[in-house]
Amino acid sequence: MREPTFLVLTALAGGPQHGYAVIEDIAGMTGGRVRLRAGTLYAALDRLRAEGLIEVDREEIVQSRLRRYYRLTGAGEQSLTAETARLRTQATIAERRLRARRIQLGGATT
Amino acid sequence: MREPTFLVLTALAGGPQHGYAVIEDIAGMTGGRVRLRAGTLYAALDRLRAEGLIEVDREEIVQSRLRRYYRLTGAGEQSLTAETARLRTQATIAERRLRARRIQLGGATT
DNA sequence: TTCTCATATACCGATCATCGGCATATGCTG
DNA sequence: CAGCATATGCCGATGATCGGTATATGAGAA
Repeated sequence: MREPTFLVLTALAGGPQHGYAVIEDIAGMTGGRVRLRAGTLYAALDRLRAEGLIEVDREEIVQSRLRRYYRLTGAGEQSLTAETARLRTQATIAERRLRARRIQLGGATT
Repeated sequence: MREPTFLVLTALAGGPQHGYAVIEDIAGMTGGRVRLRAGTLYAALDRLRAEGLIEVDREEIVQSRLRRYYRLTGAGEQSLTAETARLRTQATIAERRLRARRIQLGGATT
């Protein structure tokens, strides 16, 4: 799973949101580092829906503009949980090696 | 950064290794889940070298077979450190949301 | 009024990392 | 001698993401 996809699932884990709100949520979540392109977001939404990880929650018309809300499915929650565990495991392995390396090499840089 | 790339850097954080050893190391590290294809590995090695994140450490001939060892550069170490922090941060955010969600929804599944 | 920006969804071509397969070569083991 | 592990490397296909564009409305600025 790529980063944008993971972030979309994370955004929806907090509760149903419509597309544009997901973009904003992710931007906030990442301190502005990640601002998904519309193409990326809606393609991801379609794909995740086809995979059964998210589904349409409801549709609203606000100021004559459509808002389509999405929510995480059970499968989506499981998938996000597994992916999160994977991220944490890999971070831990990398940190252990980096720490060991610093002890070995000291402050030396190539 | 994609997962295979991250894992290559992690492998080299433990010390210089040649390509094939990196594949084995990553397979072990991920409990067999990730076994990089040769094409992926050598392409990644070339790319990371071009980006200055790794460099050739030395070359050996073992049983008339070439072994090219790679090592992490200072830039590579920095990059891996930053990426690891990012992973950890995102895992934390996702976990917080998943936890809050479980409290909200209880055991309900869609 | 008119322009720009934020909101909101959606499509499109281009890019590029990865996948999967193949080629090549050697040495060990059954 | 066949098959497997070791070892590097190329190649075409796939697919997620990027960047841009289109469409539409309302709000606020010029």
